Order: sequence, then C-alpha cells, then structure tokens
Amino acid sequence: MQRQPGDPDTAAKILDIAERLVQVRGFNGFSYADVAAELGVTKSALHYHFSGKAELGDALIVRYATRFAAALAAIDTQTTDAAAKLDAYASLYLDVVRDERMCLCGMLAAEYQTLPAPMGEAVMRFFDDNEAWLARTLQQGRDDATLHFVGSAHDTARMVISSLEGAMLVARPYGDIGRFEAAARGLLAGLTPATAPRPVPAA
Amino acid sequence: MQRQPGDPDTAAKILDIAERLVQVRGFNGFSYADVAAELGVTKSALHYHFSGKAELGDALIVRYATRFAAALAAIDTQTTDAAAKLDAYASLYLDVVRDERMCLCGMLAAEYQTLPAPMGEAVMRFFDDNEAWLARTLQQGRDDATLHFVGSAHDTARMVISSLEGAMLVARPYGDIGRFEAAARGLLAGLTPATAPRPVPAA
DNA sequence: GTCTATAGGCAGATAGAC
DNA sequence: GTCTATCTGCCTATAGAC
Repeated sequence: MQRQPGDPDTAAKILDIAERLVQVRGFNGFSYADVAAELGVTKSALHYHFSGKAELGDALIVRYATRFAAALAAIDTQTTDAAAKLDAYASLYLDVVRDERMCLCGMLAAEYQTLPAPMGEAVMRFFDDNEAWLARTLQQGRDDATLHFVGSAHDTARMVISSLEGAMLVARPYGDIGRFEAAARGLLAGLTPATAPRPVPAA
Repeated sequence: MQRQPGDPDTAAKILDIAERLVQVRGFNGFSYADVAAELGVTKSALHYHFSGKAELGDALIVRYATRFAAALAAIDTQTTDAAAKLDAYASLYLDVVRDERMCLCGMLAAEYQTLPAPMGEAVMRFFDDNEAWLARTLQQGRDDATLHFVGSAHDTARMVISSLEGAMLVARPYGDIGRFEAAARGLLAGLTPATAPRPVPAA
C-alpha cells in the first residue's frame, strides 16, 4: 500500500495525508515537509501536484465537502425517518471522533483568521450546506410530528451543527469518545419527544 | 496607555497582547515577534519575562482560568436562581464573542495535539472546573424544580460547555454574534421548562 | 513526476552590553 | 529590563537536472 514512483494517484495520497494532519494538528500545525516525509517523497514533488499550501488547503476542503455531501445524499436514499436521519448524521461525526480527528472544517473554523480567503469562504460553504440539509430534515420531522423543536428549522440546524462541532472540540483533549457520544445522545434526545418525555409546566 | 520603559507591569501587558493573539489566531498562529512589535519592545525583552513560548502559554491559561473562576464565584454571590446563573454563565461567553475572540481554552483544545504537555493539562483543568461549577448549578436548579434536564448533571454540564464552545467556533467565520446568541438561547431554553413548554407524547 | 540544490524569510532562543 | 547581535532550524517556494 506504499507509494510507487510514478504513481498516478500521488495527488490523492497527498490529500489523504494532509487531511489527517490538518484534522489532528491544524492547518498551521503541519508543513509540506511533514506530508513529504510520510509519503516518502521530497517537498518539491508536492509542489508539482499543488502549487502552494493555500491551493492544497482549497483542495482539501473541496474534497471533504464533496465526500460529506455524498454521505448526506446517501442518508436520504437509505432512510426516510427524520430522527433516523439525524442519528445517521451524528454518526458521521462519530466516525471522525473514532479516528481521533477533529472535523476538518471545525478545525479550520478555529484557525479562520489565519486562513487564505478562499479557504475561509469554502469553510463557510461547508457549514451552509450542512445547515441546509439539516434544516430540510428537521422541517420534515416537524411536519410529520416525529421531531419537536422550538424556533426555526434553520436556527435549530445551526444549533445541531455547532453542538456537534463543540462536542468534538472539547472531547479531543480527553481522548474520550464517550464524551462525544453522550453529548450527541443528549442533543438528539432534545429533538425526539418520544424518547425524552417532559412534564408540562403547571401554568 | 502606551508602555513606558521600565514599566513594572510589562509582564501583564505581554499577557494581554498574547492572550488576544491566541484567542484570535491560535497558539500556532502567533509569534514572539508579533507580541514584541505590538508592545513596542524586542523579542529579547519577552524572554526576560517568560523564558519561552511554552511558559508564556502556561501563564496565559493560568490567568484566564483564574479570571474565569472569579467570574463564576461572582455569579454565585450575585445570583441565587439557577436559571439566572446559567444566563450569566452564557453571557461570559457572549462577552468573548463580542470581542471577536474565541474562548482561549476552546482555541487551545483545537490545537491540543501540538501543545506542550503542561498546557494541554491546564486546558483540561479549565474545562473540569467549568463542568464542576455547572453541574452544581444544574443540580441546584433541578432540586428546586427551576431547571429540567434528562440524565446526570455532569453530563448535562458537559453538553452546555461543548455547545457554547461549538457555537463560538462556528459563529467565528461568519463574524455574526447573532449566530452565537441564538444557539445560546436555544440551549438555555432546553433547560428551562417554563420558557419552552413541550407537549407530552400521546403514549 | 520526482529529484537536488538553494533561496529568502521567519521561527524560537541565547549571549552579552548597557 | 531592555537592547543589539547572532544562531540554528524550519518554513514555503523556485530553478533546473533527470
């Protein structure tokens, strides 16, 4: 599974390595030298595939967002129940946590002020796309009474995204998947009335 | 308000500048040169006050955590209602967002894998302290029926912390305080039954 | 496609004068 | 306490051979 000289998929391998490095160490926490050493090539070879770190960063976000969008489309294909869709959504995040990574765009959001402008804009588009999918799913669940939430579907979608991102962020230092799982469970429980009955205030 | 030569509070001014730089750009996104330039001294002067970047980082977290602990103690002094305490807690975060910063320890959590070990441990202590205070407050609120939540007070405390941290994280690229406020409102609404009545499932 | 070699800059850090 | 001067190392990036 090591790279062969002249490998036509070197670009993909570079992206694989760089993606993990950014998710673990941040965009400001890795270098071309790190990627080159791991791939077993020189830094110059990287410049052939990606002219600079900014372009590599762009490509990373594009590929990540595309893969994520495909996963959301797959959820829509395989699931009809809104609550089950939300579960599947959360488990996409769980997969990242299991890999001891942070969400690529969550990490980049922290570094936002130091990113090249195109990368920053791509990060926002990632969140916007997630928000749109979640808002549709939440609205569907409210329409058929399988989900319950106060306020707009879009605001609730934003809350879901930021809560999951925050749960990843804070769980990282502890290296504790359970911390993320508990937060995700609590979040989803708050959206599914049947699993979390709640007393009506006396008033 | 500029620094005078021989200023006895140079160390504090260094911490002020470095704190903001870390909150905005990250620990890996600023340098001694940045701090020195802003303060109007050379890098060498910084090394006199903090022997290295790791020690400066330690001092930053200690001061931040101390200040935060004092703010929590002040809330306990000024407020008795648990829901009001949670509001005050959230508004500590809001102050940070208003300043266009990320929580210091939230930012460092993202960079955790690249931090010197003592800094990483101090970041966890910060979250542990927050969790302990929140868990006490949540338990108090449940005991006197002013708050409602499912599961343990500690798990709920963790959810509050990670949701607020995540809301800051995701709001940053958009430069939109309203995004954070909406998320915080939604979070607190989920803990205060009176302000967010919810139908009991038919079952 | 990948290499060697190298440029130019900035990083964190130290020695020693004042 | 702060300076000048300097060190070493790593960073991103480029030129040009193979």
